[in-house]
Amino acid sequence: MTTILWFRQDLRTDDNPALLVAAARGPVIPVYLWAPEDEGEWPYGGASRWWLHHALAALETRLAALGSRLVVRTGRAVSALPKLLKETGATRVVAARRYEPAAAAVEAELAERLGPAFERVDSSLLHVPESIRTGTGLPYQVYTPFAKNCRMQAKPPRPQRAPSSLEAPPTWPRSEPLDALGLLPTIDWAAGMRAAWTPGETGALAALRAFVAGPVARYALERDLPAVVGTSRLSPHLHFGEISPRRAWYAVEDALRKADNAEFSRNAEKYLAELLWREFGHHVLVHFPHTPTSPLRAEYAAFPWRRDKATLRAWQRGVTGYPLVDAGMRELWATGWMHNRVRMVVASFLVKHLLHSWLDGARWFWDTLVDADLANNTLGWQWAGGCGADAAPYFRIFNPVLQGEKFDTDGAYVRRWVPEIARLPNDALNAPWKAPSSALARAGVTLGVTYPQPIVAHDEARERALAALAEVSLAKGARS
DNA sequence: TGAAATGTTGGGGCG
DNA sequence: ACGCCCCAACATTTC
Repeated sequence: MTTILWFRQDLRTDDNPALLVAAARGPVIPVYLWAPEDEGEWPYGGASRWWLHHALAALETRLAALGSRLVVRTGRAVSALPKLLKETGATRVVAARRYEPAAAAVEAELAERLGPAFERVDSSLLHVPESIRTGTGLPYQVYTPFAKNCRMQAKPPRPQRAPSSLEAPPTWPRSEPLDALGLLPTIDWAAGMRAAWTPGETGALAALRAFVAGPVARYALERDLPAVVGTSRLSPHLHFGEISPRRAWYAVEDALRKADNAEFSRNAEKYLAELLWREFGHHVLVHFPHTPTSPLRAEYAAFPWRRDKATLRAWQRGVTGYPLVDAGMRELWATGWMHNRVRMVVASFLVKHLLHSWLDGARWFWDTLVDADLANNTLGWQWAGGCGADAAPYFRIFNPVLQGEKFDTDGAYVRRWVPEIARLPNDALNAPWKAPSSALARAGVTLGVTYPQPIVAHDEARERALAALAEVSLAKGARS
């Protein structure tokens, strides 16, 4: 009995339950459908498309090693999959479930159309989002009790290895060449991404091994240092399902057990908690599917965010005059990724210093991040905007100068991404406008010429944000 | 997974 | 020796 294995955001052979289900039944036809129309308001951005191209190429290679292929088609799932079933005589479609509203709607339509011939498995999260509930049966809106609940659940199943081979169908359906999808940029801006990343499950497993062998032992401290490779850097791999969260979870938990050391445990637990933030993001998205475009806290819906193009563009291009902010935005532009500590700083800056909507930030990240993920991106931006689940309170305003001094003490991160001020001494690096003119001259910096003056003064911007955002809380208080 | 303002404490300089 | 002041260091409160 031939089965169509519909790859979605599970572009791997390792620990892939949908693949195992399909393989257990007989011949398997692995399929990827390129259908931007199926993504609703959030079709893949440029950086994601670049990654996807290479992820699919890597998947083709992996499947070839199993004696199989990847059939690539363009077209919406509701028409393409029934057509493929007819064409191949396959009797079933198996797929790993996705949790974005548009993707879930597509699956619901398919379930109606194909009935029991369409089978979904949950394999991209540690826990099924619907299975985590508060005592009163409601979804969580705060991380800590959510994470506690997750830890009390039965442990997720251990990861399963890929089969050594897949049975091929009697005849292969037509496949489009990967290049025909047009995922790669027409002008090559991806050099920085190629240098920074190895898309595909081999690259994902290598990244996990490297993380568990080194940085995880110092994670609590070093995950906050943007100049240090102190994080797992698994986010794009997890987003595209090149590695399963269970593989990552158990690699770290097993290392923790084996080390049998309180200090190692403390660090490793911090990482497990981060994996649960990913779970939390998906939980919130499933239960509050309007949040990608609307604030979870409704009192923020009417906030008069600023709309001027100039300051938004300065933020996007990394020319705000605040070195840590500019470094982050340029790292994002060059590599498709930004260190998480710096994501918080640039997000706070956009929303609070510049008073631009968190949604403007979310859209920019969507287009530029290789790990753009609707659940995580929405949670992160609503956190920064103060309008989401377990969000930062309105008065929490990051000072980009202090954040730089605290987390990039030796200036290595800022110097790497903002080379025009690299020769400034450490004590001037995060606030060039305060440096004596002699120091600026020695470093070859002319403010307003070689590096911008700050586009807003921190103190004034802070007061402005506090005054404006305090009204939101007042409005809420008055209503309740 | 803040920062700034305000309050408290205690050591040391000094008359 | 003592009281007074200054201020750094730390704690608490406020935004």
